[in-house]
Amino acid sequence: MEYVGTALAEMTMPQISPLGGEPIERADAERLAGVLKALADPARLRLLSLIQSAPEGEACVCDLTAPLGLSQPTVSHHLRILTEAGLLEREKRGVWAYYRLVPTAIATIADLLTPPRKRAGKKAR
Amino acid sequence: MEYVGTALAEMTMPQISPLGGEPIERADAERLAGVLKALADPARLRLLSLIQSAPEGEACVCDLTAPLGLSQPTVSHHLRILTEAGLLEREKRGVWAYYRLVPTAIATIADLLTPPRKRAGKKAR
DNA sequence: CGCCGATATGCAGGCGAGTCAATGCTGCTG
DNA sequence: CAGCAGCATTGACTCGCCTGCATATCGGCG
Repeated sequence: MEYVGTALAEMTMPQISPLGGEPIERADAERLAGVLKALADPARLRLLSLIQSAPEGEACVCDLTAPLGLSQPTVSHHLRILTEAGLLEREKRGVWAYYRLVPTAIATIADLLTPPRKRAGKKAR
Repeated sequence: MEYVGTALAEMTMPQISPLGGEPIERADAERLAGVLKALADPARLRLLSLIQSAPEGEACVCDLTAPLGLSQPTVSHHLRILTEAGLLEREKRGVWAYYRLVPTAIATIADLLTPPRKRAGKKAR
């Protein structure tokens, strides 16, 4: 697998079935797994955490390599994966590339995992 | 790999810092990544979904191989990973092994991903 | 008691993922 | 304009993971 692309966007739009209702389709499972795979890495989790807790909610690569203890190319690589998964957005200002969290991206994933307890009326099993 | 063990249990108890607060530690990131890694697989997501939507909320291996289109050893392997991650529990009745979801396991993960319960105020911006 | 069915485990092959060094690219800056 | 700093990309290496085949284990049945 490679092109996670805007996986989250494609996932959020067509109302991918969450883990709570009927058995999910193979395609939905693969999409959800793709986004989760982007999350399921210690370095990337720390990146998200670092960026989220940064002064303006944003950070550039040069601020992230040191706390992670990883090389700059590796950090760029992880940021790319997170961005393609729809979890981060990139803004280039001058020489620096600032990354920030996509507002509700992670919350969306959390909702997909949580059984439909408050979303009544949709699919009463 | 480095067996996740009862990762979720160890994670739930010591109140692992979720993705919303301060930068998370390396150890926390690895534990959370471990559980997410167990989730980040299409076959395992479908397994969870199938078991959850089964008649009694439980299913044995023989019921799961067909819908997944995977061999029995492979399904057993995935079930093992999910169980060791703390997402499934196994009960052997006679010749069959019945698997069911650990009640609040997935919800716990969702909570760890969602910003701290202090969603009322602002978000340090 | 021996056979059969349901699972679990060992082993191996193939592929994808994480990491770094080297390199290319772009926009400041002197 | 030349040089440099910040990032992205490429290539290569290693390692972990998914999968299936073969086999071991365990419980029930005839």
